[in-house]
Amino acid sequence: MSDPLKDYDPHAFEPFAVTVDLAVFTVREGRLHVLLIRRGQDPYEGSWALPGGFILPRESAEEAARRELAEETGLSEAVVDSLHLEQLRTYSGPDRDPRMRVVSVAYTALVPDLPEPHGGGDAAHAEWVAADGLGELAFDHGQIVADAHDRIGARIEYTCLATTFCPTAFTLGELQQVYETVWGTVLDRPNFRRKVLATPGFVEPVAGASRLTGGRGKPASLYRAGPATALHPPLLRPEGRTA
Amino acid sequence: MSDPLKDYDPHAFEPFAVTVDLAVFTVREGRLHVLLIRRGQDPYEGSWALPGGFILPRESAEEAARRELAEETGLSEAVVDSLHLEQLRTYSGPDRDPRMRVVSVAYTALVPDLPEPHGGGDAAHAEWVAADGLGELAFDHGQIVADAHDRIGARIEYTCLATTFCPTAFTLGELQQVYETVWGTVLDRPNFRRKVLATPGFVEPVAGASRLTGGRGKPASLYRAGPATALHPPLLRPEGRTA
DNA sequence: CACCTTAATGGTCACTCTGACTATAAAGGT
DNA sequence: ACCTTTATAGTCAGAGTGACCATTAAGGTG
Repeated sequence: MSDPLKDYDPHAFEPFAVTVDLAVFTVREGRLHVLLIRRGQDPYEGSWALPGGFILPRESAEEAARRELAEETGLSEAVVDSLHLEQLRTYSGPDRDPRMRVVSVAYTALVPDLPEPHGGGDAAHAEWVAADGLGELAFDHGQIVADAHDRIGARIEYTCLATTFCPTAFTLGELQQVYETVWGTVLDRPNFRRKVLATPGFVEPVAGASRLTGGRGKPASLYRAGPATALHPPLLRPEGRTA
Repeated sequence: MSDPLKDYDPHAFEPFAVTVDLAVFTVREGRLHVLLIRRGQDPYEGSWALPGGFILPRESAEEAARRELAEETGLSEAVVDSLHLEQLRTYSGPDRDPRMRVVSVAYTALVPDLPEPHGGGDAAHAEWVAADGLGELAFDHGQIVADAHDRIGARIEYTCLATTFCPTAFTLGELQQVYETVWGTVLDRPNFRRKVLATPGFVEPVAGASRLTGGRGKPASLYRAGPATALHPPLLRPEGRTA
C-alpha cells in the first residue's frame, strides 16, 4: 500500500468482494466437529460450507466475524464477544468463487460443546459435523478447515487455549481428551496431569468439587481455566510432528 | 461465505480496494532493518510507508506480493520467487486509509543483507531503515511492522528461518547475531553452538572453509543452511517471554 | 459381600536438554 | 613475548519428560 491510490480510478478495477469465513470448532463425543451450513443454491448446491458473509462498509473483518458468528449460532452477542476468535489467514485465489472475485478473511473460534446451534434466522441450518472424513466442501472451504485444524493443533501446544473447548468446570481427563482429539494421538495420563498442574495459572481447582466420569471409576476433581494464556515450556505433541 | 452472493447486488456495496503490504526485513550491522518507502503525497506525505500495492484482477494476494517485492527491490523475479514469503495477517479497519475503504493483506519476507534496493522504477525510493525506534509510519504500518517483528521472533524459535537472513555461507557467530538482533537479547555462544549443531539439518559445514570474523580472533568455520525446516525441540528465547 | 473392572491420582527412574561456567585454540595488536 | 579477541571444546547441576508401577475410589457381578 505504498501509494495505493496514486493512480486509482475506482472504476478501473472490477470490485473485489470481501467476506469473512468462520471455522468454528468444538469437541463432541471425543471427535472434533466444525460448524457447517448446507448450501441451498448454486454453486455447490447441497454441499457443506463454512458460515460467513460480507464485511459491511463500516465494519472491521473481526467485527463482521463476530456478527456472523452470533447470527449463525444464535448465541447472544455478549457471549460471542467474549469468545476467543483468531484470524487464520486470507484466501484470495482469483477463482475461488466462480461467480466473481471474492477475497475472504478466515477466522477460527473454539467453543465448548454447545447445546445445538439452532437459534434463529440463519442458525436454522447450521450443524456440527465431524471434522475427520468430511467430504468435499464448497469453494476452498476444505482447505480452510484443514488449515484451521493445523493452526489449532499448533496453538494448544504453546497456549492455554485448549480450555476454551471445555465447559466452565471440567476434569483433567476431559482436558486431556481435547488434546487427544485435536492431535489425534493418545497421551499418558499421569504425565499429562503432571504437566498441566505444573504450569502455573493453566487450571485452578474448583474447591472440593468432583464428578463421576461416566459412572465407572474414581470421581475426578474439577478444575476451571486459570488466568495464564501461554504455556512455558510448551506442551509438545508426541513425535514432534508439526502435521 | 456461506451464501456470499445470495442477495448480492454489485452496486449495493461500495467497492473495497484490496491491497498487499510487505514487511521485508534484513539484519544489517547487528540491527534489524525494514524496507520502507518515503511517501510523496498526501495522506502522510513525507512519512515512511511499507511497500505494496493493489492485487490485480487475476492475481492471488501472494502473487501480488511477489510482484510488488520484485518491483520495489529491483530483484529478479527468479530470486523473488525463491524467497520465503509468509502471510502475516489482514488489516481491515474501516478507517485505516482516510480516502476509501482499503483492506490489506500483509506479508513478511526475510532476506540477507542485500546490496542496496535501488534497482529501477519504484525501487528508486525504497530504503532500509532500522526497525528499532522508527517514528510514526503512514496508515497502520507501524502496527504491521510491530506484528511482523513479533511473528519473526516467534518463528525462528520453531523453524530454521533464521538462516534466510544470512548469506549462502555464514559463521555460527553470524547466525547467532541474527537471533540476538531479532530477539534483542544476548545468547551464550557455546550453548547456541551446541544447540544448532545438535539439530540435524539446520546447518551443514562448508568443507574446510573458514573466515576471519573482522580481523580479530580465531577464524570461524563456514556453514550453509541445511534441508531442515523445523526445529525440534525449539530454540526458545531466554525468559520465555512471548513478547 | 468379596472380588473384578475402571478411571483418577501419586510416585519413581532414567534420559535429554539447557543454563552457567571453565578451558583451550588461533588469530591480530602492542 | 604478552594481551585481547573470537571460536571451539567440555563439565556439571537442575529442569523437564517419557515410560512405568502403585494406590485410591468408584461401579458392576457372581
